[in-house]
Amino acid sequence: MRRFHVYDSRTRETRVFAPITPPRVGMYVCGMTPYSAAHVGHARTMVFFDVVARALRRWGYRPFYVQNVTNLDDKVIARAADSGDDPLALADRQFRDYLASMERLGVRSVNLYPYATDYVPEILAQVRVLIEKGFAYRSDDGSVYFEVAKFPTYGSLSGQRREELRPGARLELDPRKRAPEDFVIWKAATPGEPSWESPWGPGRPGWHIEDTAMTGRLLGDRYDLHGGGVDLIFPHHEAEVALAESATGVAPLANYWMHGGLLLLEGTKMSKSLGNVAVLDAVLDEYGPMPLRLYYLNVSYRSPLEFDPARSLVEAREAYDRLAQPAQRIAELLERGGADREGEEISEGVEAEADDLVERLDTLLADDFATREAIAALYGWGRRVGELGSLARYSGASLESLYGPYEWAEEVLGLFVRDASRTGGAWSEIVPVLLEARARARARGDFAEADRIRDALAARGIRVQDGADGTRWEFDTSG
RNA sequence: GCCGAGGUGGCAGAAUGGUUAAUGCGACGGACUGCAGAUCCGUUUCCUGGGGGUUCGAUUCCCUCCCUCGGCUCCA
Repeated sequence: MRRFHVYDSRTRETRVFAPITPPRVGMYVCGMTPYSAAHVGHARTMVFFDVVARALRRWGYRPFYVQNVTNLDDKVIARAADSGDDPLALADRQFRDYLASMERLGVRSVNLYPYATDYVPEILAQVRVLIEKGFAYRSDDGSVYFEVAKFPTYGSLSGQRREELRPGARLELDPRKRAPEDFVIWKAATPGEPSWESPWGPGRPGWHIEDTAMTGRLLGDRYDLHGGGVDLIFPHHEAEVALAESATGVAPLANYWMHGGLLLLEGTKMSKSLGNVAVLDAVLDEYGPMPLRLYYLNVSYRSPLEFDPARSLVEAREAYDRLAQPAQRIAELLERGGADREGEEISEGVEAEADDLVERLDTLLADDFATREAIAALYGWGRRVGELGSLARYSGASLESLYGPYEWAEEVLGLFVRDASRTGGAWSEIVPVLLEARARARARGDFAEADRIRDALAARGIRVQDGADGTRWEFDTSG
């Protein structure tokens, strides 16, 4: 297991990562509430934690990555009421769309996506314990609240002091609470809305307790890593700490807390409630997944990132093409000739450089997931490969060495995952035949014929490019 | 008001108590090409919010001020 460091937002310092029971790593990230389409802000967080899980696996850990699905809350209910839908069916549908988007993005590292409503027994059990221990109280209408004053270390995660909070800064005060900072853990049922029976009357779970009930069941009283966007630190994560630690008596709930910076649009947080949203699927349709991943990972994960719909991904696409170019050239040669292809060997010096670079990439990432630096190093490798000139003369073994750093990028960053749709399908049989005919035409100087073939392919969305290593083709995805 | 994260070139954004402050985008020049495109190579010496302090040396460490964003019980 490789040693690495993470910035822990609870202690506000960079710490060596030590799992409770290595090599297992219990990892929990707050997912989105599926009441409408995911936006590129959500995706930033998900791509980042995807890289964390990928890196852990590469480094010999065995992460168990849980991402919760808050499939029932006020917003889901409100949205369902608008469309005359069943709330749980709506959430289920939205969640499936979200999963499909994650699949497109290459986010496949999550082991389990539990639905909150599948954990109602655990939630009820936790509510009961909290009441028994005197941390929670029932109001007259049948709701149950957590009494923050009973938990002395409340605020330790976010650095907030109870007396400095500004109650009602954004939301209406709730008269059923003993104190404004108390929060609901069981909501009394509203007629017509989904509800469950409980000792305190029919109702449904409050938001914060869903997570602690799920993590208690799935990851234990104490686990390794909790992640999410910085906007969740307070109150949500603070509430999780209060609930879990007072219910179990075990602290800390999570040994490391990682919070990703937000994506900003026109200087403010991208959020569905504000309506300033770039929908993930639309962006994926226009630019494809790789430029988006590169765009996210090109920044330190904790910094705010400004999203400019007109520019950010246009730039990222250029940058991605430049990064991927050497990798594509090598991969295509290997595909054609296989690993056994004959040819010149690269010098031992270059081979050693490739190996050293892979080691360095791991080292860079082990410093609080410095993806930006790793990417900068990959650009450097692209220049190195470029200096070698035409790659067609090298052996399969040499090409595989040159590909090493890119293989790392595929595995850990999820970049350059070769996309069969770019050169696949029935066209992969036909195009090479046509290009061979075109090559013959060019060789005999019949450029009119050569251009006719190229134009005909272009008319079908296939871009043909002549280069030092021969002629390449791919579907034109530039829109 | 309180808590937290940020402020670096034309733009996006790294890093370090010390020679030319990474990388990318853009721009400019060149190579390659039948042409086109893509790619590659080179150049882009004038960039670290303001003010103090520590130091031989500060973008980095300390103090202070200013600005931006997030949170203060809906939020990735």
